Amino acid sequence: MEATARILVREGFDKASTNRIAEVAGVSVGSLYQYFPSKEALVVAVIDRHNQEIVQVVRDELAEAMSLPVQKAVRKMVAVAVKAHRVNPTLHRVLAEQIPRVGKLEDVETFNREYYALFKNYLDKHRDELRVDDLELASFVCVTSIEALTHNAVLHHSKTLSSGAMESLIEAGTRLVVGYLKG
Amino acid sequence: MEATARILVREGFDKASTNRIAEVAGVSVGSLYQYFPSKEALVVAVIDRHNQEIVQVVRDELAEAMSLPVQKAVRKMVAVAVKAHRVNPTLHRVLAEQIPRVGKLEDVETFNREYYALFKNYLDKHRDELRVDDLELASFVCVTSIEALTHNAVLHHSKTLSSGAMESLIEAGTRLVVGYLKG
Amino acid sequence: MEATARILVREGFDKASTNRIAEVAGVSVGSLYQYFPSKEALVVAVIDRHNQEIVQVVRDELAEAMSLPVQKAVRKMVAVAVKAHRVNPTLHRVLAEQIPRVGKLEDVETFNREYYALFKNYLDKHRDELRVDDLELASFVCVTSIEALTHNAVLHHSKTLSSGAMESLIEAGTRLVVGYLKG
Amino acid sequence: MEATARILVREGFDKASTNRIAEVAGVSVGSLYQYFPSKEALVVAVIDRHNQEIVQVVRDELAEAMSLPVQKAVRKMVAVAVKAHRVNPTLHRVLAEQIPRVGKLEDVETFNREYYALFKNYLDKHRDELRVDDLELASFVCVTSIEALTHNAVLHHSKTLSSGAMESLIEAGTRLVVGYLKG
DNA sequence: TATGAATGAGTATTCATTCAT
DNA sequence: TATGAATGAATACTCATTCAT
Repeated sequence: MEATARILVREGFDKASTNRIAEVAGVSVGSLYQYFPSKEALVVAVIDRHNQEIVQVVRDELAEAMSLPVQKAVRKMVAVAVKAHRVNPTLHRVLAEQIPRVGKLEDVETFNREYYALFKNYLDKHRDELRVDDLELASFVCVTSIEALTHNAVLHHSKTLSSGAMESLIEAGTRLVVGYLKG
Repeated sequence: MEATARILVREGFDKASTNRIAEVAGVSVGSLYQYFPSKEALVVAVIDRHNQEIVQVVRDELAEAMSLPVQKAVRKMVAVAVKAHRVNPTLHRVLAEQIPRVGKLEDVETFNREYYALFKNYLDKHRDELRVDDLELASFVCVTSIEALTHNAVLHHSKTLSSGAMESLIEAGTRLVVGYLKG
Repeated sequence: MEATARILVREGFDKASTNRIAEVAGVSVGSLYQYFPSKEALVVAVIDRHNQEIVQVVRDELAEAMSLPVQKAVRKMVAVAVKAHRVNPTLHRVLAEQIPRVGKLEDVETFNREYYALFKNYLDKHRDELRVDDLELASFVCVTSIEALTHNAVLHHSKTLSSGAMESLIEAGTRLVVGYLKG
Repeated sequence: MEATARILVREGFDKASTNRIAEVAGVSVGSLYQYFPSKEALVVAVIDRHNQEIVQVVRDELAEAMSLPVQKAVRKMVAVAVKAHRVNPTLHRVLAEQIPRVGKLEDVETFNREYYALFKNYLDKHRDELRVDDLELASFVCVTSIEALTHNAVLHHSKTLSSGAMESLIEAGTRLVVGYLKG
């Protein structure tokens, strides 16, 4: 998995043949197939692991956010999303752009699912302070926006993004979401 | 191009070999290569055509939006984005998810670019009515959000989405963006 | 044929596809096939024409040589061979090295045949002055040597070959052959 | 390599596709590419092997010739050249005539190079007995002649060539070269 | 007579997967 | 359990040739 991730990052999906992966991993192709039934499974594992890494990194902060007032909570959640995308941006990008979502890859679990559940949970708890009634819809709107904002910012505009600009982005994202939630 | 699009939609990218495309198109592979220098070029053409179709469909409405007051303009823009994603949702999805962004496909022009320019232009014209100063950032935030919202809604939740739900989505998207811009 | 020769010289046999030839010739592939039944026939025609050009250039001089005494005759014949290889050395080289001798190309008539006949004829006429009895063999030995010498010199050592060096080569070739013939 | 050589000899270069080679070799195409990076490399290997075989066969005799007096040395060298061309005449011919000298094949090492070096070395050692001063030129003249003579004789006139005729050829070649060197 | 779009068999090469050792 | 040579279906692409216009 380590080798696969490294190749994906450094050489791209094209170069990630099973033989190359085995070579970089320092094992034989045969061994690869002893632990992963197919290349697809291996890629899925890499994706899962990447998602796990992200979750590991942000879980505590996200939990922390649950008890904060809306403004602060949202800001934290946006900040956490940025942090998540910064765990391994290049891998994240390759995973998102170069790997054809075909077969089992089609429905690969993403970080978003957990993020979404937590967010909805938060809205539920703070229902009184908010001006939204369809929590499902509201979660979808907020999580989708935050994810898209941070994804695009980190993966496609990283050159343009000083830490100051990143601060502005977090600010803007927070305003976007809070404005929506509190009306 | 028609055959390619059809295969992409019905069988997915990995079935779209040049021989299969030719077969479905009812021509020989040779003929394919008389009109497209490579498979990549063919795919690019399909993407471009899809984008053209979208632009065709929404251009007038988008132009119309330019002269509307903020609330109405944003609503129209969100509605237009939904419409755009409904032109050929399955193809749109395959294009977005299954085609590896490698080589010339990496920078394939998307509908978003034009959309973004128009949006920024609108913000510039209505600067007085808005509470944003960094138009670049504001455009990024709004366009990214609208695009993500409609993309996910149409392409991943289409089953859940009655026309009523779609109306709610437009409403929500509008509130999100207007709140941000005027909030 | 002109176009074919030009492509062979400038771009090599690899690039000499019938379409490219037609394009350079300013006609359609269809027309090509109105005058030549196959690509092979076209190449044969080019080879034949090249041989004709060579013969044209050297025929008179060769005829002239027939009446000269051995030493002078041989020198002339060597000189003529050099001249022959200089008619269009690059084409000559491509013809010799890049075109696979397959099919009808296998037995393509070369300049050598006529050269050989003339040489043998000369030997026959000057039989008395010579110390060879098998004229067939003698012709073979002389013509083969002269041809190989000039071919290699002109086509592979042309950089090393000043006109002075070429003079030396002619001198050497002459000495080689005369020595053999007169013992 | 064995399969490639066999196909070249029996069916010619244009039948020597990688798939056919693999088939004849009794392995899969994939295996072919485990040992040779490209078809070109495979052909180069076949050529090299053929050259090695030739060298193997004649090296000792050539070494032996070095210490012989001119007349005997030259005769041995001519005889050796004939022997060399008889190692695998058909393959030799296909290699020489059917394989387009393009790419890495352009400069494929031939037996001639070593032969040339040895010959020049001999001339240098026996300089006193000879009437040539430019050893470079003399070597070129002699080696080229011997090579051409034997090549043409063995590869194009093999039907005409009884062993008696071959003896005559060696005799003639020897006389040609010795006459030139001692002339 | 000229055209050139259409053809499709054929090419070299790749790579996920297997299995005897 | 690990190996890596062997596999062969599949791929993108070419090009001599044809034939309806």
